Amino acid sequence: MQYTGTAANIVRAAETLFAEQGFTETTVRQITARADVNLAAVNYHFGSKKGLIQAVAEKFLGPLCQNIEQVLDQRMAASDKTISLEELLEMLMRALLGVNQNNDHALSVFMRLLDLAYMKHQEDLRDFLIERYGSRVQTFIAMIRKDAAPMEDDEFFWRLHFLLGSITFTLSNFHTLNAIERREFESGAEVERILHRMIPVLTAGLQARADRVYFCRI
Amino acid sequence: MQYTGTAANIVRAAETLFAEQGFTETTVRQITARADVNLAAVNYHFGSKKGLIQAVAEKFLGPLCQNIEQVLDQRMAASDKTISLEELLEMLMRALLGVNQNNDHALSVFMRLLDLAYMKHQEDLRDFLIERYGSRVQTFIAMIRKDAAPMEDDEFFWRLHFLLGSITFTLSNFHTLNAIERREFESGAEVERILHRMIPVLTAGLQARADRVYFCRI
Amino acid sequence: MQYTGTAANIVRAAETLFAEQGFTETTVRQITARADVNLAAVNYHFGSKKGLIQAVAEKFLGPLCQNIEQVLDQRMAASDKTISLEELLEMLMRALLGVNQNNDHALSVFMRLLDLAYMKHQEDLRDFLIERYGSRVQTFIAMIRKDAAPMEDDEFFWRLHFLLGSITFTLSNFHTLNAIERREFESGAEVERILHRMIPVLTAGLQARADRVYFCRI
Amino acid sequence: MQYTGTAANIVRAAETLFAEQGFTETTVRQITARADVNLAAVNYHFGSKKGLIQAVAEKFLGPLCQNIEQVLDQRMAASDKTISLEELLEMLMRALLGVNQNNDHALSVFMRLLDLAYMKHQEDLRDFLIERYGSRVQTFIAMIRKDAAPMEDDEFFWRLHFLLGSITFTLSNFHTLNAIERREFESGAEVERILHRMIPVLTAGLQARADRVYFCRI
DNA sequence: AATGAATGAGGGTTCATTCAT
DNA sequence: AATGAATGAACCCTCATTCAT
Repeated sequence: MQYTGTAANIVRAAETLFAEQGFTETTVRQITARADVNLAAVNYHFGSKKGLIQAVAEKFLGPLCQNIEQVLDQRMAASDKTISLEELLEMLMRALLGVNQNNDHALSVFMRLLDLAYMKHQEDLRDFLIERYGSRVQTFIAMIRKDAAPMEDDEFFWRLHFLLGSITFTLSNFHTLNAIERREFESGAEVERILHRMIPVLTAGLQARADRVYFCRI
Repeated sequence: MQYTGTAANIVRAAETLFAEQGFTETTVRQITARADVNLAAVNYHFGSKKGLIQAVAEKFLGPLCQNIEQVLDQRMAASDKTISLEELLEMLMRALLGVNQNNDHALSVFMRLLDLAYMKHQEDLRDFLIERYGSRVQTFIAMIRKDAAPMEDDEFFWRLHFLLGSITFTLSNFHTLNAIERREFESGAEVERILHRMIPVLTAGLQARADRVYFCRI
Repeated sequence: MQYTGTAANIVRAAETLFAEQGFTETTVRQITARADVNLAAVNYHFGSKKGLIQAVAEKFLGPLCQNIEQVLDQRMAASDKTISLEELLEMLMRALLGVNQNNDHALSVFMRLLDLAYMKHQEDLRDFLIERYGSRVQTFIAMIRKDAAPMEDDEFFWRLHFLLGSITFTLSNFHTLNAIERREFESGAEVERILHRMIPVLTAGLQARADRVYFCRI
Repeated sequence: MQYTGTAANIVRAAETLFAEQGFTETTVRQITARADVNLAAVNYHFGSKKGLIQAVAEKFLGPLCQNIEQVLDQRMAASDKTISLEELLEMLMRALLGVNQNNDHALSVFMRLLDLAYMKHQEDLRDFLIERYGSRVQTFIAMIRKDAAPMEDDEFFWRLHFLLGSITFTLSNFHTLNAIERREFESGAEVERILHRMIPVLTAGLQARADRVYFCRI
C-alpha cells in the first residue's frame, strides 16, 4: 500500500511541488531532481506523469473516505439517526487533518486535484474520481442535506459547491495565505485552526434561508 | 482602451481558452489559431504571453473597480452611512455580471487569475494586482466588515478568503458545474442566478458567530 | 551623396551598433529604435539590412580611396618615384583617421566589414568590395611592395594579411581595448595615437628578412 | 576529458560550422543536422548553445596552455634564463599546431573565440577566459617582453594586440585566404607554413624601435 | 515619404517519454 | 530495479521583411 524506496521519494517530492506550483507547472525533472532519483524513475514506477498524479491522489482519498465512513458508522450505531451539521463538518475536518498528518502538503495537493477535476477537458480525472469515490461521498453528502435548510435540489447542489470552493481555495493556497497573515498580523494560524474556523461559517451558509427576490440584469 | 482588429481577436480567443483550460495549459499557438491570426501577433501586440494575460486581466479589473466605486459613491451620497451586507454583495455581484456582459468567459478568466495570484511563486502577478487595485479593493472590504459579525482581524481575514474561494471556484468552473447541473437536473442556471444565490449564503457566513471551542488534533 | 533626415539617422545608429556588436548580432529593431524611426524605414530606404550594411560601407570606402589616391598623386607629382614604407603607411593612417572624423565608430565598422568579407560564405560581399575598390587598392599595394623586403609573391601576400589583421583587430575592437588600457594603466590612448604606433611595427614586419628554416611538424 | 559518442559528434560538427560561419551565424539546428543527432542533444549534453561554445573553447585552451607551459619549463630547466623572441614564438606556433592536429577547424574556432571575446558586450566570455587562463598566459607574455625592444607598458600592450590581430585574422580566415592564394598563385600553403612565416614578421614588429614623432590630426 | 500592422520562417530551449543496458 | 542517453514534439519568442494606407 505504502510506497518505499525510490517510489516513496518521488511521491514525497511530487506532493511538495504539486502543492506549491500546481500540476502542469511542475515538471518531471523538478520532481526527480528533488527526490534525488533518476529522471526516468517516474515513468518506470508510475508509467507517466499522469499516473503519478493519480497515485498521489489515491494515497489520500482512500484513507480519507475510510476515515469518514468509519467515524460515521460508529456515530450512527451509538445513537440517534440525525447528526448536526456542525458535527458532520467537524468529522470532515478531522478526516482532512488526518490526511495531512504525515505531510504538510498533502491537503494542498488534494484540493488542487479537486480544482483540476472541475476543468473543462479533464473528464478523465473527473470520471476516475467519481468511479472510485463517487458513491462513498454521496452517503456523506446525504447526511449533510438532512440538517441543511430546506431547499430545492439544484439550490443544494450549488451551495455544496460554494462550500467546496471555500475549502479548496483556502487549503490549496494555505501556504500563501499563511504567509500573508504572518506578514500582516505577525502571527500565523495552523491548518487545524483554519479548518475549525470554517465550521460555523459553512454551517451558517448551508442553513441560511434563500428567500430573496432575484435582481435583474442591468 | 478597447482593442480592435487583430488584438481584439486575440483577446477574445485567449479569454475562451484561458477560461476552459487555464493559463499554463493554453498555448500561444492555440490562441492564434483560434483567433485566425499569425503566431507572432501575440508578441507583436502584447509583448509576450504574460503580457497578454495582464491585458486580459486589466480589461476586466478596471471596469469592475470603477463600477463598484461609482455605485458605492452614489449610494453613500444618497443616504445613511451603513450599508447592509446583502446590499454590498449585491453591488459586487452586479459589477461582476457587468464584466461578463460582453463575453461569457470573462468571469471565469478573471477568477482563474485570482486563483493563480495566490500560488506560491506568483509574487509578480500578486504584486501587479495589489499595486494596481489594492487600495480600491480595501475600501470595499472595509464596508463589508462594518456589517459582518464582530470578530478579530485575523478571523475576518480568513472568512474573507472563505468567501473568495466560493466565488472563484464557482465562477472559474461555471462551465463544468453548469454542465453537471444540466445533466443531473435537466435544467441549468445562468451566471446571474448563481451569483444571486451566493448572496444569502455568503452573508450568513460572514455574520455567523464564532464561539465554538477548538477541537484537538487526534 | 550624404544621407539626410531619416536615412541619416539610420546610418548613424547602425554605425554605432555595428561597431559595438557586429552585423549579425545587431537587429533592425535595435537600429530603428536607436534612430527613433519606424521599423520599416530600413527596408524602405535601403531595401534590406544587407543594403544598409553596404551603404555604411560605401560611405567610408569611397572617401577613403579618394583620399589616398589624391595624396598619392600629389606626392608622386611633387618628387621622386619611390616613397618610403613609413610614409605610405602614414598616408594610410591619415586617410583612415579622416574617415573617422565625423563618427567615432566609423573605423570599427569598416574594419568589421573587412573581417566579414573574409568569411567563407560571404562571396557576395567579397565580390562587391573587389569590384568596387579592388583596382584602386592594388595601386597602393604595389607602392608598398616597392619598399618592402624582397620576397616571393606568396610571401608578400601573407605578410600583407598579417598587417591587415593587426589593423582590423585593433580598430574593430578599439572600444574594448581602450577600456582595458584605461583600467590597467589609468590612461587611454586615442585612435590616432594607436594608428601612429602601428607604423614602425608594420614597417619592421614588412621589411624583415625571411631567411629562417622551417620547423617540422612534431 | 575527451567527448565520445553523440557529444563528440556534436563538438566535431560545431567546430567546422563555427570555423566557417562564426558563432552567431551557426544555428543549433545546423549543428545537430550535420552531427546527425537529435536537436535536443546539444542542450542535453552542453546545457545550451553557449555551453557548447565554452566546451569547444576549453577543448583547445587546456591542452594549449599545458603544452606551452611544459615546453617552457623544459627549456628553462635546461639552460639560461633568457629565451629569444624567435624561440618563444616558435613555441607558441608549435603549440597552436598541436591543437590543430586532430581537427582542421580547431584553430579557426579558437581564434574566432578570441575575436568574440574582445567585443563590447561579451564581458561574460572575457571573464570566463581570464579567470580560466589569464594567469597562465601572463607568464608567457612576460617572457616575450624580455626580448622585445625596451618600451613603456602601454606601448607593449598595444603591440601585443597588433600581434594578436595578425594571428587571429590569419587563422580565423585561413580557409578563405588559402583559397585565394590557391587561385592566384596556383599553390596553397599549409597552416604550419603560415605560422612559421609569421615568426620573423612578428619578431621584427616587437623589436622595432618606437622613436618617431606623432603626426597631428589633419 | 513614411508608417503601423502583420507575417512566415526560424531561433534556442524544454517537455514527457523511451530504450538499451 | 534502475539508469544514462537520447529523442520527437512542442514550447515561447524574435527575426527581417512586406503591405495597405
